[in-house]
Amino acid sequence: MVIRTLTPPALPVAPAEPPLKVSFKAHMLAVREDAIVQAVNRLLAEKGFDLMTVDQVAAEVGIAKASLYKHFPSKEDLAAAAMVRVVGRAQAFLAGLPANARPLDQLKAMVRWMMQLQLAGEMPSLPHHNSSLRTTLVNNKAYVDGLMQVSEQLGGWIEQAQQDGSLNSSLPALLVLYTLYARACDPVLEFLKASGLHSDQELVELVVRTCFEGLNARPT
Amino acid sequence: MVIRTLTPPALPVAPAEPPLKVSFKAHMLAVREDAIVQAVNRLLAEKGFDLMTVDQVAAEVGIAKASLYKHFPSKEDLAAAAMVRVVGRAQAFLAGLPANARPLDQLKAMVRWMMQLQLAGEMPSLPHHNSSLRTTLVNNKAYVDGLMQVSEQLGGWIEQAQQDGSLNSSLPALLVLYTLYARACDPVLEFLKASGLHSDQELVELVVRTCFEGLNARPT
DNA sequence: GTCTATAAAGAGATAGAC
DNA sequence: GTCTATCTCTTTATAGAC
Repeated sequence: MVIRTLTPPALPVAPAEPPLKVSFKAHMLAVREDAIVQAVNRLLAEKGFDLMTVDQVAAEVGIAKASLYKHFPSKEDLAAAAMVRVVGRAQAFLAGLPANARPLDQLKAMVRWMMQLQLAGEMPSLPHHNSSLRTTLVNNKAYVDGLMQVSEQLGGWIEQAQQDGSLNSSLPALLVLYTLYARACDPVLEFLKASGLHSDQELVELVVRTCFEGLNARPT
Repeated sequence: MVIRTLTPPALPVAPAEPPLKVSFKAHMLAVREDAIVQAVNRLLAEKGFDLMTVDQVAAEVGIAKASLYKHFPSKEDLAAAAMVRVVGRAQAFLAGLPANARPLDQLKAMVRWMMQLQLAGEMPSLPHHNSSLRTTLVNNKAYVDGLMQVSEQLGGWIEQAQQDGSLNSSLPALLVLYTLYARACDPVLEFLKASGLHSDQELVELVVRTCFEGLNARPT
């Protein structure tokens, strides 16, 4: 599809930990930064970018705000780091999927994973409109590369599923991809969760069904 | 369904203009306030609540910021007024639909209308997380009542469509309703529009199809 | 009701000591 | 690298004249 410019990738996932010889100091720094990014991730999921303050991040990590700025140069870069982390988790999840499953099932598994992440309060939510944030993101190579790799993987499955007849082949592949991505921030999840009528698991299955089968009655 | 506590309403739409005898001054005030709300509506669609500033609203209307606060007590109330306006337009649209159409087609028409509003840059977007804004909205009787009436109308059509076999009757009606509402802020529209591959009309039809028919291939 | 001018508070970012 | 204290700017909201 459009996004993939090369051949389908073998999905080598970058190791989360650096090589062998790391000094104790460097290790502590990595641990500290991971704690920061984790806090940012949680706060972004809870409040969104605009309502999250750097003071809150510092308080949650338990360090001074000025110390944060020694690690990350701006609030936007904090958010970008959280997005890099999420994309990395997505890559790890994809890498752990059974390689011999049907493409359609791979796609459904990915959608389920994204929705479970949202329900667990671990899916960062960024505003669509903030342009300085967008600039920071598109300039972040780790984020762009990671997202591209995920998109290439999903795009390959989409094309395969359209060829094997399990996905509607009259839909543009890009529409399918975006429709799947949109499940990561689907407001239906939180609204329906607020109704208290369904468990998280039921919710995920219901939304997966509406996404793939639609609202119409199936012809029998 | 859950939302409807009374019998299906006859959908009397409140007239936009007050009765007959209005003083010239009151008329001018109404016109001015309508200009304000219209500007807020546009800015909310373009930037979202958090990035919209009251100064921008004042500049767009062409009056001083302090004058705005003579009409509306807070930024949240400005946004609420814009939402009331949109709900009113939705009610007017619903009232203008042919009464004898199939319930499923009524629902599709409503979804199309919401998406066209978004593509036209006239659908205000509010953050899910802002609690002071939520408080202002739920305390706004015009907004709550209007939204309730729209929901009752749609809910009635959903139940009818499930009974006549055109909507999947194994899906909770509330899930269907929220899934339709979610089309009003569907990020797929803007992302796919940015690709430049489709006209607005094609885009709307594609998303309506994925919403009702799903991504799966239909059994032939 | 509209204006100019300003208050008041919040939040991103930094200075400088240790 | 971490801290306390502070700067600076933006933004909401208001005071007070007309």
